[in-house]
Amino acid sequence: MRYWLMKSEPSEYSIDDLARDGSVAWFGVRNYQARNFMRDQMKPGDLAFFYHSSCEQPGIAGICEISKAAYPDATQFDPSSKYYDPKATPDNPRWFNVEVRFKRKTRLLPLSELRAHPELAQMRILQRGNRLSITPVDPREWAFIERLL
DNA sequence: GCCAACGTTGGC
DNA sequence: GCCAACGTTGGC
Repeated sequence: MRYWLMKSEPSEYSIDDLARDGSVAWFGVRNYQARNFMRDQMKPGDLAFFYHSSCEQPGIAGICEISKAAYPDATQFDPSSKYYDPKATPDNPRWFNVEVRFKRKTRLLPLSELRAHPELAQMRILQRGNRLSITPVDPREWAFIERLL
């Protein structure tokens, strides 16, 4: 079992939206590294921090669980979607998504607080220029962060 | 809104 | 296969 951190802009989809919906398809990822994590490594039962990005207070807002393994992202085939990819076909899909299920909302643990802990200095999300929307979290980092929540 | 950092594209 | 140009991300 693995641990992850998944970013979402709360103006697009927030932890409250997930709490309301129960579970959701994590569609719209258009980065190969992030796709590969979903397609090749994420398994049902894995846990993820739900991270709010590009907002007033970026940080960890909750915890969710991978509830369904990756399958082709339907939006890549939909010309009316902003995630449409003309090079993708149902026979040869390019993008995949998992589904995640709400576990719990946490206090908002701000990015600045994550940065303040030397124990977390190696986290991908804290590295300079980091832009990946899905990153693995080390089990020790996970346990450390859970105690802060 | 700014801008540094990064990924992707496409001409050669 | 190189690399400049471009678009996007995301904290501030």
